[in-house]
Amino acid sequence: MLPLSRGVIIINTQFKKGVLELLVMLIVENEDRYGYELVEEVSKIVDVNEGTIYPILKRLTNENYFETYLKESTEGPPRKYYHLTILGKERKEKLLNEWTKFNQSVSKFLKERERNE
Amino acid sequence: MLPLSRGVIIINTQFKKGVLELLVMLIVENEDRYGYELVEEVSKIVDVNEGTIYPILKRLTNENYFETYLKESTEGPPRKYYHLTILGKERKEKLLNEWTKFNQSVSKFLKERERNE
DNA sequence: TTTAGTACTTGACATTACATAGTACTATGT
DNA sequence: ACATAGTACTATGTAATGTCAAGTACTAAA
Repeated sequence: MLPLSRGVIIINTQFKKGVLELLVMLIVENEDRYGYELVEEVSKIVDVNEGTIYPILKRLTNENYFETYLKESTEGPPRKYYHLTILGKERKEKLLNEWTKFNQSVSKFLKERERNE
Repeated sequence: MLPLSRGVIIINTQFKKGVLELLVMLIVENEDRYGYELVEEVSKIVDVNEGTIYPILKRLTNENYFETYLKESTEGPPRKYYHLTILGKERKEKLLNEWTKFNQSVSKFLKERERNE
């Protein structure tokens, strides 16, 4: 079990839905990553469980957004690396756009509401 | 069925999880509202379904975050108005804080990522 | 009288995060 | 040699919540 990163927020599970998938793809986009590493990276942003990230990786691989390959490690069992496919990049782009729009829309409402207080 | 508001974004269902509940409570906070009205109001912010809002209202009422009363209408069947309780206000405050933190955390990551492109 | 708009309800379904447990390998300290 | 901690992946059952679809029912206008 990974220890909880300090300063990381524990929030409503529901808020994470869909966003974790996007975060994982954005992290893998820059360079290939293995699962355990991804759990650590995402944990720096949002409090998250191992048992949450691995299923996401499996799902995105099944849907051909990721390709995988194994590499031996000196620090434990072999690591499964994830690589973002062309299809994955499209998916990432789409999700990022949708998240941005959604977020802007909600933020705009929150700001207008603040003004009326 | 309500027609879709113009300019409203259709996004990943998952992004909405939890946020709709917060939006509903924020709208009701200012003044009591009835269900159909809430569907219209939330629809201005995010594309949403009647069958999504009504169950939220029912759930929040069961959990004592809302109190309800009926009022006749000249434009159709009686309207069920929702009023935010003290408990509801606490819940709202908590959710708003969590959403804000979560959002800041994700936004920060997105901005840092942008800088490294 | 038919249609559109208003207003609420409900049940089956899909998606996704979490908890928990299990497998298995390496490195370190005793 | 053995226990322990850290690394790394897999599988399974559960909970929460949004969507779809269908249904009920009232009012007003064509």
